[in-house]
Amino acid sequence: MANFFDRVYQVVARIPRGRVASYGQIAEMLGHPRGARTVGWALHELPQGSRVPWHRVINAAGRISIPEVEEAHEQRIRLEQEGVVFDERGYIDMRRYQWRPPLPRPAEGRRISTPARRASRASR
DNA sequence: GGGGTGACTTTAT
DNA sequence: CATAAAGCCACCC
Repeated sequence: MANFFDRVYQVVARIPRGRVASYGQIAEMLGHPRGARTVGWALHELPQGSRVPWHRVINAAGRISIPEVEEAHEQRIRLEQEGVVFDERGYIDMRRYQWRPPLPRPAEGRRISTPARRASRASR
């Protein structure tokens, strides 16, 4: 079975251009709600030139969380190239850019009943 | 297998 | 908002 680091890379690889996720969010998706620091460590360990979009992961406050100045700058540049806007204090608007992965398809046979669906059925 | 190590998060001030 | 402190946890000797 893939170790935690590899699973982190798999999830991060799914973040689309122009969206971001927090370390805690990634950890939560992997079933480790308190494993945020480990996610950060996993990304820290990525080899240079990796295809994993590590720059799309930031902290829960909406800021870049890399201590090394040069790498942090590269992360900001990459995000800005994807259209992500930083405010004057270096914050990203998470409500606007946070990645919300599609929910897994409901099990076969189960149908979700919504008001719109009911209305559509009634008018037919 | 115990302990050190963080690209974190939450809470309190 | 900006710290600070405490809790956290997979990995690597």
